[in-house]
Amino acid sequence: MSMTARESHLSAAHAAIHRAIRKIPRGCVASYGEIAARAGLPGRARMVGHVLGAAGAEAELPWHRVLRADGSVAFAPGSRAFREQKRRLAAEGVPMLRGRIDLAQYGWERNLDAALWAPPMS
DNA sequence: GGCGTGACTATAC
DNA sequence: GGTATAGCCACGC
Repeated sequence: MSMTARESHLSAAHAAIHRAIRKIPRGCVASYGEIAARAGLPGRARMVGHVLGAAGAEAELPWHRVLRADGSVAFAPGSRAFREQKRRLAAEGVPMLRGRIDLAQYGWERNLDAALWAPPMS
């Protein structure tokens, strides 16, 4: 089977996105845009969503750790997918408050600030 | 090829 | 907080 240059490029981007998502540590979250950037595709946040949709909920990907840039879940509140994502996050210690995840605290490589701002007292 | 749609985002009011 | 707009791009019709 042959592939056009474009198909090959898309396939590589797809794989890069899968790799970036798999690297999100347990208990952390990352935005679609951040995943795109880490996959070498800055500005292509929509492509991350598209790839995840194509992968499906059964994929062996920590899809629940991918959020919008403001820390909210991309699915409609109350929907099956929304509840499942919230449940999976809670299961690894990531709470959702007012419909959002605190990126300053749980964001991938963005939690250093939180550690400095909220050091254990006494 | 155009056009609408969408698991997006940044900027500007 | 919200709406609008523009950029992004794969996909299906």
